[in-house]
Amino acid sequence: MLLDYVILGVLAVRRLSGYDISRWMDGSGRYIGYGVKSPQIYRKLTALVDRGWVAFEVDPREGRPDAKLYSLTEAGRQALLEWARSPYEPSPRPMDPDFKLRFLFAGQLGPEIALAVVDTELAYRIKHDGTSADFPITDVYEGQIPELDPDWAREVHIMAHENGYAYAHSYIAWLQLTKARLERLLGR
Amino acid sequence: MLLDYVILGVLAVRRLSGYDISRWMDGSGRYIGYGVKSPQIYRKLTALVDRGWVAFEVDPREGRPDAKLYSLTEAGRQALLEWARSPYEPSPRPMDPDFKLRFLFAGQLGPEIALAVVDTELAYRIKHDGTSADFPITDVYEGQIPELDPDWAREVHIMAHENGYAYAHSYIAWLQLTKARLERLLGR
DNA sequence: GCCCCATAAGTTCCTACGTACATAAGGGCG
DNA sequence: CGCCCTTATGTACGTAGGAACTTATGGGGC
Repeated sequence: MLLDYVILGVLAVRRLSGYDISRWMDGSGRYIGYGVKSPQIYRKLTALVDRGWVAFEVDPREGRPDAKLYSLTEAGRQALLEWARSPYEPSPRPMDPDFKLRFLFAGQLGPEIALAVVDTELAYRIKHDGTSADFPITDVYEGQIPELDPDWAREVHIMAHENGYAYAHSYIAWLQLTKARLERLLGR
Repeated sequence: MLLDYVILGVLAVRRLSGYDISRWMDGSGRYIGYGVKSPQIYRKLTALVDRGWVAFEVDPREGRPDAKLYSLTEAGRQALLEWARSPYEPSPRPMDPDFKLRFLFAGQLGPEIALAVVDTELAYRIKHDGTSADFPITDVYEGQIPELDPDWAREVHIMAHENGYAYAHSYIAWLQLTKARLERLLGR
């Protein structure tokens, strides 16, 4: 479960309330392309408390409802480290949040881990770039509805994929630059 | 529900089996950043048949299990058009598949629709670019776990967001270029 | 000659997640 | 004065969707 380690990851930096985590998701976490809504965060937090990975203490607030400040337990710290060191399997879809989450919350534990994740992702992306078992639906046009002009449909499909390809390439460029930066930092 | 209109959208181009749609998702559809697995596609297809938006006929295959070829009904055609012409509300997260799906499956019905979607998305992205209610968790470091070096953590968070910002900007550039192209095409 | 894998087309089962609502206190606004 | 927004934490309910299995056939490797 990704959300487990997202929560462990943010709590590794500092103690937060459920509401804080929710705000982070809607704020800077927005660019990660991942975000669950507050109910799921509260649910997951109580589940993590039950599992003994996080603990909380009540933080009294003047006038407003008391907040619970969650923090990692020793077991939670272990679980986070174990996940960060476990092999990373890239997702077939390049825009999936898998890599960004892994890079952020495993990578923050040290440059070696960050480099390993970037390396794995880069190798996967280069290997699978363009080599998709393509199934181009616009190649055969059967005139299902009169509103759809086949030439225009093909045009739009090309434009949409242009966008996707552009992203895929700039993404690979970022991975390569980041890899180089991390290697220099580690003296390799 | 997005998947409803994704399926109506692909079926508008031509008749497909559930398996075909699934292959498209894993193939070129992969770059859209959206993809549900086959069980959900079959479930949705039967639901759409129940709602009367799509119909199927059995296509006997030599040796292999027979396929069901799905196509739009008149009601389905209407539903797709209604959706394509309804106002488009961008998602707060720029990497969400909402825009790409809308651009592809509403936009394929005509340049005016495509332009309207691009226009709305561009305005939203320019307005909300950077103006996030930021909640930077790395600003306060509380030393939850000894493995985490606060300076390094901050570095990794910056790198991860660099990636996100870079995407956001190249995305806006693509939107602007596409807008210009569509306007020229429509003689505006 | 056997086994495993890929293609093809689904079904069963479980759960993660979202929508809408509840509570409660304080502050801004019209 | 009443109304909505923010902070903060949830609950209840419904559903979208994923993992694993099923069935059937043809092809490739050993």
